[in-house]
Amino acid sequence: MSFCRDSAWKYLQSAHHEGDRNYSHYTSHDFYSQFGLEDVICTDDIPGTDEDTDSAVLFGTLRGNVVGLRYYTGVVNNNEMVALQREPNNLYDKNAVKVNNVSGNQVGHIKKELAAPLAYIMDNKLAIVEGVVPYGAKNAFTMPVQMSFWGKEENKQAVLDKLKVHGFKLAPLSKSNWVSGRAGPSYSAPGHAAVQMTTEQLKSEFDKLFEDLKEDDKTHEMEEAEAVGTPLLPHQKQALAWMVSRENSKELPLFWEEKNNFYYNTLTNFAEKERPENALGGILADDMGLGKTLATIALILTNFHDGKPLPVENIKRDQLYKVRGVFFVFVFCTASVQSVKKNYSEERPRTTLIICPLSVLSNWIDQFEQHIRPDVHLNIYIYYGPDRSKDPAFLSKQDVVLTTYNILASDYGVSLLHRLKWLRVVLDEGHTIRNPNAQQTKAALNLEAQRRWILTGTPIQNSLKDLWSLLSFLKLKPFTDREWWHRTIQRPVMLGEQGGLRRLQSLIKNITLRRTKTSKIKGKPVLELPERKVFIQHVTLTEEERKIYRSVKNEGKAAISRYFNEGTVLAHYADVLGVLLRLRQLCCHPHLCTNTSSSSDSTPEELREKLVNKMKLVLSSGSDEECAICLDSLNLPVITHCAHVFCKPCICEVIQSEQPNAKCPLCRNELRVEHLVEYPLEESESSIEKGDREWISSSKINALMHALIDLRKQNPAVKCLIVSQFTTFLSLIETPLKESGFVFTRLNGSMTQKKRVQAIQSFQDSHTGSPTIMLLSLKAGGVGLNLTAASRVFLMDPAWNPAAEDQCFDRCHRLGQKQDVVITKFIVKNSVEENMLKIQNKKRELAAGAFASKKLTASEVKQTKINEIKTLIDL
DNA sequence: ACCGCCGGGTGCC
DNA sequence: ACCGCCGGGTGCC
Repeated sequence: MSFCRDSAWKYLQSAHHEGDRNYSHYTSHDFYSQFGLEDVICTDDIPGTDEDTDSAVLFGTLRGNVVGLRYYTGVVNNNEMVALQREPNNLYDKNAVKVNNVSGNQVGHIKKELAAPLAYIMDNKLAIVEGVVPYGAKNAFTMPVQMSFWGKEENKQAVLDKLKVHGFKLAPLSKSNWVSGRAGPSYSAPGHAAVQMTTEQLKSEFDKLFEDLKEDDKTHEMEEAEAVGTPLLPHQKQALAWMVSRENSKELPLFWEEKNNFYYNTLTNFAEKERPENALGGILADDMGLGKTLATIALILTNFHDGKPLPVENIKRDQLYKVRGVFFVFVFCTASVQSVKKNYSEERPRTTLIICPLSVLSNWIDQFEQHIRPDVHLNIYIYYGPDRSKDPAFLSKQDVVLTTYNILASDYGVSLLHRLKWLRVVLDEGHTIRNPNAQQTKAALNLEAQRRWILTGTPIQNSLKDLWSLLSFLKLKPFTDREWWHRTIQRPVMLGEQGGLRRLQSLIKNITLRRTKTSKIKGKPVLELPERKVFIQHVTLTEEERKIYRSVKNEGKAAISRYFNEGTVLAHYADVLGVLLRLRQLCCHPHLCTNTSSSSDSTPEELREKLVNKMKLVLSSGSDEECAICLDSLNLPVITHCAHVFCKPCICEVIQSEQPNAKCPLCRNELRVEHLVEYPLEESESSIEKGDREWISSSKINALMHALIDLRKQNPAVKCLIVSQFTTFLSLIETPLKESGFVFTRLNGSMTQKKRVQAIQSFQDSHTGSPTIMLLSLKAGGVGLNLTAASRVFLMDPAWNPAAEDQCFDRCHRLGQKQDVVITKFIVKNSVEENMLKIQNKKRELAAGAFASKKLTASEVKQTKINEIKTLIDL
């Protein structure tokens, strides 16, 4: 195996965080070209954006006509679904509405009299209009179309009125005819009512969606290719067998049937002459720690070319005798090496592209090194860093190209990655593309590949909607188009129709393999993990600490109640977070709370600095702030003049689309691109740490040290993680650790890759004299971080988001952990920390009811934030 | 389109 | 006849 990684590797070693690149010197134009956004930002609106579709009710139906059939090539079947699409630039009628079949070919137009009110309704997003051709599909000039109007209740009257003005009237149709996502029977057999489910039933069904997927056909095992250096566990052999069979499948995709030399899609009634290609790939959704990476490496090597494995080269004859014991194997191998090499060409791509978050890039490299036999030759290139290759021919000669989502997204439009045809694309932590509007999602969806895989431990995080981009990436016909996904699956399921859920279930079953840590194989658990126990240890502040806490709290509470009275809480969101942050810091240590000057702003420079400080507050407070636009973690955070933080691509898109009077999505203040302030490059944190104040202890530190010394008495070899969101706090803890003679190491988000690797290796080392303690910042490192040497965790301060804590605990409670894991959470009594626990519990409940708690709208997000603030400050 | 609509040709019975 | 009626030309938006 050879790694072509010199320059990129060096860069990787010193790069610490993908968000650290500073774009502030770019103009907005540069910014857009950087991301290839010019093409993307002005894309036509897809009918049915999230808010429209989720709360949509059926207003009624209307029979209309499709005209101009003879001018277009698109054909339909009776009972086939059609899409209605506005065509505002039509030369003859600005109200034109096109009618397209399922594969997007135009069938005709809606007759102009009807197009007039439709255009108004569609342009103003008063309703989503969907069509089915009930009969007359073979007509030469016109055909009927049954339209259904879906929208928000509050828009119903406007729709009815508009239609009435033009002389149309909606026919209300009994719901059962319409809930069904299937085009056909909705009309031909209106008698049978769809079986409705309660929200409760639906929720539990949905929760089970990814469980119990162990079908008989997925228990088949397959031996890995010789080139795989690590013997696979039984469940990994199952994964390999399943993945290979998915890639080599010649079957028709789900929901397609062959009838009279045509291929019918049973959901939409669409038919085509050409055989629809099956998605050669799927979703490997095994729990973390079951070896998705290893399974994928085994897949690459085992299904290397034409269903054959990567041949083992340079292998000595006597070794071969040992391995196989038969001479002809050798002959077969060398022969196939040559044929394999010869068969590569433009049309037959050889390269697997793997895209992962930066944090697990090094994990992939390690795993390739670990799991490929050293005598096997595999070209692996790490496409990362400023000196990455710009040569498509070079990339296409690799067997594996590794890159990150950020590289993928930032190269979108100019990139090599989107010009090449890949043999296979693998998205690691594939849920990162669950937001269809995110750049990385769009970039991923535009890759060309024969085989497509998504690796993820969390296939559905919030709702059904998250699934769409995954399915779209897999190129599953006809779901690639959001309208068909929505009409055939998403809405029927949301409306509680059993047929819809059944379709969803068989779809998921068809393309997903998921085993959990507790799954069993032949009666034995897949993995046996030791227990994990969480204890909460209450800490009481000293009278002195309490005095400071109380005064800061009273001051902050007064300010916040003033904001509430003025109704400006969200406008002062950064200030509110600031108050809460100071309180949380005071729970840990009085020295954490440094005064931030709050002079009234005057010069632009001062304003800028003030904004940067506010943003730092929001970001460094570890509040796990989400961008209110994409509702995802912040990517390239920027702060507005009204002090709200968003992803730069997200807010730029808003500004672009609302030109010229863009408003802040949170407070409706005026927004300008040139007013956005970027997050500056992180200065080394030591500047704050070297506050040169004399070291003092705190109640929490005392509690920690007491526990550590106790523990050492019982067992001097036991290793601990000490976790905090405040790196300054970790620094303060260093002092008593040294005094008490503990050997410790430390892992921060801001450390270089090289230093991190060193820290992790020394901590994982089991020799006496190796560090027994690691100081860990809560969010350092991604899911790949393996700290199984630790069996005790001390969480010094609670996080807003319990998932962040759990993720942190999983870094030691994972495959390889031999002991029970004991976690201690220090919580200060009668403080903001106790209130944070309340919020954590609420969030846990919400997460448990993943499906019932559909994704929040912007205003719901606001309300949630307001409620949280009230809880936190005791209002 | 085996329609509808348009507009030119036409005009007592 | 500033009409009716006839029959040819014509046809999405």
